[in-house]
Formats: sequence, structure tokens, C-alpha cells
Amino acid sequence: MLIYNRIYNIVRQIPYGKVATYGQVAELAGLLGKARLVGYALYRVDRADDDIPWHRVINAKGEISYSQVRHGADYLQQSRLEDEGIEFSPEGKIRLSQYRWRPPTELLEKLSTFLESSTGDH
DNA sequence: GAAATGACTCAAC
DNA sequence: CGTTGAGCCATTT
Repeated sequence: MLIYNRIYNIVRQIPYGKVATYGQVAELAGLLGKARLVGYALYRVDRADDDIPWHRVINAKGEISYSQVRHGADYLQQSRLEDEGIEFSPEGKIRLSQYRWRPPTELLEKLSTFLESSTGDH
């Protein structure tokens, strides 16, 4: 649970009109290499929390991750992103180089501090 | 508590 | 490009 809160916390930081990859969110949350957990965390929350802009999280290929378990929420995701001014290529891909969110240095420092106090170790 | 699952990612063919 | 396989680990059964 605590670990998921970290993920949600990061996702909440993604600004309007920008996207982040699962791996990126994982890394920011102090979960480098554990991108799957991000997807799993978002699956648990999906429409329950309007607080979390889950639609701004996509995979490393610059595509929306489609899955049967989402019951069409994946298509909703695309339309929401388009509403934010993000353009999809004919193949349904996003230009990550253009739309990827670059977290401010301030946030990075803040997060590392948070992680330190969180582990309680050194 | 072992086995299965999952909105992922990367490297190697 | 596409496919494959291995790594990843909290949550669920």
C-alpha cells in the first residue's frame, strides 16, 4: 500500500498535456526496474480516483497499453490525451521526445529526500 | 505459503 | 520491424 502511494504521488505530478512512461514513474517512485508495479497500481485505482491522472501514463514505446481487463478504459485514455492536445500518429503512437514529462530538479531532490527518510537507513 | 498474474522494459536474434 | 525470453515483485488465489 505504501509503495503504491509513492506511485500515485508521482503520477499526480504529471502536468496537463504531458505523459510519462511506466518505467519513468517507477524510477521516480524509487522503484527502478519495477515498471510492472506501476501498471498494477494504476489498475487497482483506475476510475476510483479522479484525483490521479492515470491516462498520462503510457508504455516505453510511446503507445497506450491495451488490455482486455481494462474494459475499454484504454480507448478512453487515448481520447483524454487527445483532449489535452497530445497527437497520436496513425499507428496510435505518441512522440515521447516531444510529450515526455521532464520532472523539475526540485522535485527530484524532494523525492530523494523522501526516500531517504522512508527507508530509515542512512 | 506456493503458484499465477499483470496497464512493463530491455536486450538479443 | 517482430518475436522471445528473462528480470521484476506486490497482490491475489
